[in-house]
Amino acid sequence: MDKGIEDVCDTGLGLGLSYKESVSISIDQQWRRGTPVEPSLTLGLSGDPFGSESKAKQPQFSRWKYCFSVKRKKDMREDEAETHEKVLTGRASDEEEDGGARKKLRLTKEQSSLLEKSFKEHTTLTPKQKQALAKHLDLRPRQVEVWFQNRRARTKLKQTEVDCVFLKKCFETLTDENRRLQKELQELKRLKYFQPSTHMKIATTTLRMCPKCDKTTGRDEDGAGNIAPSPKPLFFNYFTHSATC
DNA sequence: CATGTCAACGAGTCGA
DNA sequence: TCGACTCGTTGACATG
Repeated sequence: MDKGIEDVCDTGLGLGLSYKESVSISIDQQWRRGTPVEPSLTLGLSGDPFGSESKAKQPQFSRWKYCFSVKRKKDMREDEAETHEKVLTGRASDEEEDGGARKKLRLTKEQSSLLEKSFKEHTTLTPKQKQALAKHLDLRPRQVEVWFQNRRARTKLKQTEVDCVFLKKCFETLTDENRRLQKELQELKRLKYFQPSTHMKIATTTLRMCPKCDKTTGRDEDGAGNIAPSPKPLFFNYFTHSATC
């Protein structure tokens, strides 16, 4: 996504929506883009440079990790495909959580589609449903739970984007309308300036004047000359001629 | 559970 | 063609 939603939503409506670039941009991505994130060149460290439990809090090492990720992928293709396959299916992920780099599970198409189908039916799961789904998909309940959490969050995010676009359109429409009405008001004021006597005599609430033929109409008077409130709307479109003529 | 973030990964681009 | 790199997606985790 090239545009942050704050760009899209610069409507002045005070929506107060903030949106980090494409949900989130990892530090290594920012680093690669030239954003001033200090890369640490602690390449001399071997194995797990920051300890198993602190790895998530050490983004400055991401570049280091990235540099090796390419090789890792390549190596994996050659001789670790089998191991990786286990990770991909999620079946080996329990054993993988022993302090190494966080493994990326990739759900199979079948797993994804079933999760999606389930999500369409209910966006939250009861413990029973979670268990059943996990068993059926050969995943851990925790994975199913996380998947649903992420899915809800991302659905909401997308909906927010849609709402934002809609509100922006509303704002533009209202701005146009406001501008048009202001213009109309100016015209009416100008008109009033040139014909003060007419307006002084007749209550403005009952006056209908056609600006084209310059006649006032629509005075609802009873027989005694009393002015009755007009049942019609006060405002008419100056530019499209009065309906009273 | 919502939210923010990290990071693995795949796909696409580009220059050598 | 290949490696380096960018970018978007998404599984996983931390926190309130």
